[in-house]
Amino acid sequence: MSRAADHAYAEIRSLILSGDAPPGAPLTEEQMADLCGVSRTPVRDALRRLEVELYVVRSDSQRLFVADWSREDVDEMFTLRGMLEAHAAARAARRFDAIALDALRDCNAAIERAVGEATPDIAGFLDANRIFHRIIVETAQSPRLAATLATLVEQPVVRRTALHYGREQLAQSAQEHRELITAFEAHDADWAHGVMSAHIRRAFHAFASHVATRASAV
Amino acid sequence: MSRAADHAYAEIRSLILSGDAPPGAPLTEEQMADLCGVSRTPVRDALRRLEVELYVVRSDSQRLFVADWSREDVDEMFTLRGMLEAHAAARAARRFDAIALDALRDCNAAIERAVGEATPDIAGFLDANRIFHRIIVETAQSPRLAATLATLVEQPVVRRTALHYGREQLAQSAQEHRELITAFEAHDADWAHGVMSAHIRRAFHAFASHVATRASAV
DNA sequence: AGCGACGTTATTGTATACAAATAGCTTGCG
DNA sequence: CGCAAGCTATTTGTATACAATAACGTCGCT
Repeated sequence: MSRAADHAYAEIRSLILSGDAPPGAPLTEEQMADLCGVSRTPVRDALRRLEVELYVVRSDSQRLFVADWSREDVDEMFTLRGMLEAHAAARAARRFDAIALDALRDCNAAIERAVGEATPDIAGFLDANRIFHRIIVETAQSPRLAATLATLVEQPVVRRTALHYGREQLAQSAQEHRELITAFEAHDADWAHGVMSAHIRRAFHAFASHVATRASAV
Repeated sequence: MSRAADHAYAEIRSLILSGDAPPGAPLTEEQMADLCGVSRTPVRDALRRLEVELYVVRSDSQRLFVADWSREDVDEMFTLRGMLEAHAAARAARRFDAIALDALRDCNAAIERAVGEATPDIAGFLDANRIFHRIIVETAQSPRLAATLATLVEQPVVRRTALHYGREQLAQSAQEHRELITAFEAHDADWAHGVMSAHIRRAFHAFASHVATRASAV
């Protein structure tokens, strides 16, 4: 895509993900333009994209703010993601060939490596995990499904979730990935559907209990 | 929203829906700007929105074209819509109150009226049908779900589908709507889920058989 | 002191000019 | 005659200036 608009998108997105622009913070086009060193035009494009992806929300009079997710919002997102990604897994199970399976196994090996180290490499886990899920969605060969899943803001929530994973949760996740691979090897759509559905639900529970812990600690 | 951008959006959208801009036709910003009597800036916004809603597709070098749906694409859209809207119906079943139910019954009365006439009022049916489904999605109280469903391009395909409905298909649709209302009155989420799922699948089959008929006729 | 109208200021919407990139054609070479 | 390289024209990307609109604070009135 375009150079400046992409740069602005990445810049603003990382601003949000890093927490420098906390939920509820106003985002004016001019500030963002100054920050990114480009004019308002590409910034507008970037903000539109971030709006579609629900990183930012628009007030009734067109002002933009960093999105704030309530507990219900997160619940919703994980529910939708679980539904759609389980469907993707089922479709993918019927379509996996040797090449895609190899890629998936490689990716899983990277995940196990990241988790297996003395101090788990969370960033490495996240990257490999994202690729793992992406391979499955791509294998499902359903552009609309892929697009819908992509706009479901997985990233922000997923990151915040796994950032607080303990060793046993990482191991559990890896275990589920292994079972998914087995289901794919067997081309068993129902099996893959069930495992993926449980996989996402477990991630949500890990997130929810983490939030509950923090809430009670405060 | 903004005046000019909204106008451009509506104009280009109707251009696509009417068929004046057939699938595959290139849409240049300048032509659209001339057509709508505004500058390229609001046209860009409008085209971005239409792109998200899959009315237009972007080539690898940023040129935009009217989207063309293959048989698989339509299959995909109906599958996703069925999954999501059945979920919405289940959620809505737990949340329907007297007021929303009344609105739904009123809407259904309008549908029956449109279908019951000597010559079925397809346009009236479509409008009322859209409201019927909208009430359900709104009652589900899930903004993300609503947004996801909205971007699933229901309208173009739905319109083209029902335009060729025969009297018995319209009656069948109305029958399913009545059953949905009964399920909602009983707050039976599973029932609502099943009926809605079947309802969408039936719409898809009607569409698919229509296409098959036309294809064999040609 | 509370409340409302007004003016100021900040922010977004739109238009236009220009730069960059891309596709398509033309021309020259093998 | 086919193909490739380069040029031209078309199209999109970006910057900037200006217009419209909405938020906010101020001043005056009751």
